Amino acid sequence: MSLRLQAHLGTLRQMEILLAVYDSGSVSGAAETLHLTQPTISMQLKKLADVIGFPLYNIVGRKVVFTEAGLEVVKSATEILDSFARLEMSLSDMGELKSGTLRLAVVTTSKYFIPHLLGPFCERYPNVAVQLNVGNRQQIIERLKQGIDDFYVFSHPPADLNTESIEFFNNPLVAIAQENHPLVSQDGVSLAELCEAPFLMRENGSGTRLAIERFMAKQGVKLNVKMTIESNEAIKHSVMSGLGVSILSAHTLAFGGNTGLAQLNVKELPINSNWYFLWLKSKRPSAIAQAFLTHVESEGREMLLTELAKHKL
Amino acid sequence: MSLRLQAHLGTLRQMEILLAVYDSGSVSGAAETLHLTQPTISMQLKKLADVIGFPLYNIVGRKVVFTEAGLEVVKSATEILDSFARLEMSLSDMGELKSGTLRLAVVTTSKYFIPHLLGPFCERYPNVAVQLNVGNRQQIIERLKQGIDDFYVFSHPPADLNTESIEFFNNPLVAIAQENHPLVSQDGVSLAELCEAPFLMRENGSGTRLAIERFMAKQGVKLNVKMTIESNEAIKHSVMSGLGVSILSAHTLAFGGNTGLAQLNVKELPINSNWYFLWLKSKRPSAIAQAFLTHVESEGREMLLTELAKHKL
DNA sequence: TCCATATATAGATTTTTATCTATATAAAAA
DNA sequence: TTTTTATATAGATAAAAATCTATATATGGA
Repeated sequence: MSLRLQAHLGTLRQMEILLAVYDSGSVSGAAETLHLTQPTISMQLKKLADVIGFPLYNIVGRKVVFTEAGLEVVKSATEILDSFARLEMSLSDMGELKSGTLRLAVVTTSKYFIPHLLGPFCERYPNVAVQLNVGNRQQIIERLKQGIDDFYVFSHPPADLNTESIEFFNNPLVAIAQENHPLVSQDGVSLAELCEAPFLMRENGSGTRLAIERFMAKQGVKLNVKMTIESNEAIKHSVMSGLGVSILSAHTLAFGGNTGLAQLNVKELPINSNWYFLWLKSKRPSAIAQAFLTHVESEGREMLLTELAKHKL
Repeated sequence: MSLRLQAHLGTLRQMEILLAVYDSGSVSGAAETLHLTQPTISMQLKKLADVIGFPLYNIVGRKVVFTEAGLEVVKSATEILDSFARLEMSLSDMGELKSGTLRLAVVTTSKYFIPHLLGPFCERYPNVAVQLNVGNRQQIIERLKQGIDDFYVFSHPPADLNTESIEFFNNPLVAIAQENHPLVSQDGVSLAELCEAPFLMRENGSGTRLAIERFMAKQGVKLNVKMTIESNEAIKHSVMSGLGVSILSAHTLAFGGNTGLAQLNVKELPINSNWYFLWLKSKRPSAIAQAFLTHVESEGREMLLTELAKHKL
């Protein structure tokens, strides 16, 4: 590490000049290609030779003959300027969205619709890689705090962080039961009836649970929680097998399959919540992130709603 | 090529600073390791970001989170500073003669003794490579003009070039004949007798021929040149087989074998000439070249004379 | 030998770089 | 909320880099 304190010999300009002399085979030739005067070249290379500690070349007759040390420096200079050239290319590709990565972190429930949003985006920007991270609300908040990703998708964004967000679209939470459950055939189900049935709840930290708890508290009722289950899929299968009823995002059913399940016609439901796209105020969005946000707000939202209509319960 | 006109983004110092931030994970941490103030770091990286065209990092909470562009620059900066580190090592090795090449160009005749000089040198500097070029006088002069090698060995250096030289040691030219040639048994051979015998001469441009011709012109006699032969070895074998007599460097016999040959006892001979080590005044000697010259002038000459005594005809 | 060509040196000047101090701002921790 | 910690910004300055013009020097060729 300490080597890096003064880890260079000469300046980049001197490297450029050296290569020009090497390429043209003469000092004045280099001066011409670089649009400089001849003494400038001589002077700069003399300075370079000083810090290198060896002469870089000799003038023999009228030709420039490089010393062994000079050739070593030429080799390094080539490597170095090549490295810059590569960097310039990578950066230019990034600017034109010809390369780069979009990083998303989404809560579990949203994994049902996010892929439908990403599909068209990837088609439009074929050279952009997408890294999708799925976790529960708590895990995604952790990533958000650490500023790892470009965007975060929540239904219930944390309030205490310095973020910006857009409301993406409605995330109705509906009550479900096994398709031949007695409540299903009922014309209208009251909240009280729902509360009597054994209820399958998401784990602590889940956004869905948060929404359900707030809603029930507001309504002044209490659910009969029988089990806590960490996944929407597992809840769906448990409901199918008659273990109990539950409340889930309608999208879980629309995009994730719903055979053997039926929605309950509860007057107070669905619970209205929303999907949000969130990002840190302090993190300036990359070009790719901006492109994605634009995509989401224009085509993305529309396409998804169309898609959703097809899968309507 | 034209890319090289302005082929760099940022300065080397900025690269160093960027890596310090990357390594320490914070701006002020980098300031500490580099013994700078914190604003210096912020400012330099801001400038770097300006020429790069993208932000290099975001501050999230208290941590520095690099952007994709920032990571690209870190990658290049690492490559570049590594390249400098390698260069520094190569140069340091050269300075300590731990690496490098000694380039010699010698005329054909000297190839008999030069290896005996190089042997001990290579032993002493085991990491120095030696490149030995053997050619006739004209070819070696050509290389000298082009400044290709560190040293040149001649018996008859060209006078018109701007060179420096040291007289290395005596190069006596002696007359030889087949061992049962009538002149061999003779007590003393006159120049006239030598001139009558069929003479095998080196080709035009040979230093040996030059010396012989000058000598004979000075003595006012003319040789009976029967054949021109381009190699000392071929002349020796021709003399052995009785084709004629010749005049050769005694070293050709001492180091190159002399079975079947005998030296003629000519009063006016040997022709006295010398071996010279030559180099271009305009070409500053490399560290290796200096070491070689020192070696030659001290041990080298002595060792060779000792060696020569062992092989005495 | 003289001329043309190529390079080096000297001295001056303009930019750019590198760095500082003082201060503002933002976020985490107490 | 206040304090502490970390970073950014502004303005100033010293050092160095980059470049020029004018001139000296060395070499090859006419």
